[in-house]
Amino acid sequence: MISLTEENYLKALIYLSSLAPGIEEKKDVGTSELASYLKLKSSTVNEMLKRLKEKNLINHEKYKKITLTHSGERNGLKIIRKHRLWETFLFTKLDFDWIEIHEVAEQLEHIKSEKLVEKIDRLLGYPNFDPHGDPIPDKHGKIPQRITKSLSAVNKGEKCIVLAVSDTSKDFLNYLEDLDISIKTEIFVIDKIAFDQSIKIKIRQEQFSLSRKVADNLLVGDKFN
Amino acid sequence: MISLTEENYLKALIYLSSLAPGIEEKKDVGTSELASYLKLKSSTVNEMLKRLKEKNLINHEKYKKITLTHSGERNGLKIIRKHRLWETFLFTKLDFDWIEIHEVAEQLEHIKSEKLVEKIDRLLGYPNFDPHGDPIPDKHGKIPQRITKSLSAVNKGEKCIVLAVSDTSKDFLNYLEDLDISIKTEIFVIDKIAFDQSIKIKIRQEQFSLSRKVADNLLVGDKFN
DNA sequence: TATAATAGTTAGTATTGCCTAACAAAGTAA
DNA sequence: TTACTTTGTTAGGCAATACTAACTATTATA
Ligand SMILES: [Mn+2]
Ligand SMILES: [Mn+2]
Ligand SMILES: [Mn+2]
Ligand SMILES: [Mn+2]
Repeated sequence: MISLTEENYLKALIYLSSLAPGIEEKKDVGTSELASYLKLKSSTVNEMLKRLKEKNLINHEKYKKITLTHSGERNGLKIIRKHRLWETFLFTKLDFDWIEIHEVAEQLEHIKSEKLVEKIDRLLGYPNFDPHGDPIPDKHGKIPQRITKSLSAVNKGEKCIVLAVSDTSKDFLNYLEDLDISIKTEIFVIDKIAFDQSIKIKIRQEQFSLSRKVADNLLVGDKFN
Repeated sequence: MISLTEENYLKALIYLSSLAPGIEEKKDVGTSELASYLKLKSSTVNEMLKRLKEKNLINHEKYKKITLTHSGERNGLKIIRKHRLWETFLFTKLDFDWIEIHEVAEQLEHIKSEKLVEKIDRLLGYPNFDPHGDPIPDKHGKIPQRITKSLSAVNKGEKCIVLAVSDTSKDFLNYLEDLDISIKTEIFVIDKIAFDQSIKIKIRQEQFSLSRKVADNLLVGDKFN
């Protein structure tokens, strides 16, 4: 049995080694890095590493980097799958805000019931991405291809649909909420300003302009699926 | 903050003091009684009682009985409300079996989010009873009147609808599953046998007979609401 | 390469929640 | 009322998870 705390360590290890923004290929993780991400002291993490190794969830030699074993990876992906399915459920079935879902999913991801996960998955129509556009691993741990095209890459005169965000900070999500931009929002690119790389767009007949930073963090595609 | 464990103690105290079968008016609870219900040692319970008292959730004097404070009762009822709402959700929205829902709800009842509870409540149409027929406390802690009429009290020639069960043991629920009897099942009483107090019934054109014990544990009404 | 900075480990402590063993109080019955 | 039984409490321990302080290994830098 993997405890709630252990599950969070596994999830963090997957995040830091392969999911965190800017990571191309798998990267090994250190004790302090993990500690700082989990907002714990490295001594605490060090102790947990021993337990996780004992349980065959990680590989770790004294003073060396941490890697997940197959079992650790599988189990971690299960939690990520649950987290993202619950976020999707909260967003699409219960009308939670984009901003609120993460915190509740952080709790729901630890509910132990294979059947529940599968039923929620089915209820949602086996979605590939969560409301932030993050890919939902399937029950075998396979992860759909992440969306990589940002709004900055869309040409003048073209339209696209918001599929994901690459920044999920409250600040950013709140700003998007203000702009009334969400998943599935259709954006038409009116103009691209060379001077400051901002872009002029139209959403639902309304025109306004977005900074380069915002455009970079909006991931888009041709259609929603 | 009330821990998961503390929440389970509060729920158990409410159950033993007022909800357990056969309890007419509120009854005080003892340490060993609570321990045996929770399958813990009384020394363990004794320690927790100190913590609960410290947190103003129970009243307890050395060697005396335990009673819940107002706060303890309110918090306990909140957990019971969540438990029963989740059971209803699992049963009606996800097609879980009557038998499976309790175990999963035992986990879900501890999810901390007022908003989630209210959204689930709304999604379900503010139900008054869970799938076992147990009353769901409203958000203020008010408990709907429990159903008390059993199938044994239905007269020959009358029909009724199953609203609840007074025994929620796996044995009983499994047996009902076999008989294809569930919440909302319509039962017509063909005859009542004086000899062994069994009753002859008709369900969906099929006739069979039920023992007095089964009939006693099926709670019925005229209509579902 | 020597030294300073960073990263990782160990030792010792706390809290929660659980246990066993020993004991004390309360309740029951001879 | 005394003795037995049941109930409740204390003391002492243990595992999981976290902390601080002190120490060691590795890495970076002068
Ligand atoms: Mn999230
Ligand atoms: Mn979590
Ligand atoms: Mn239940
Ligand atoms: Mn519970």
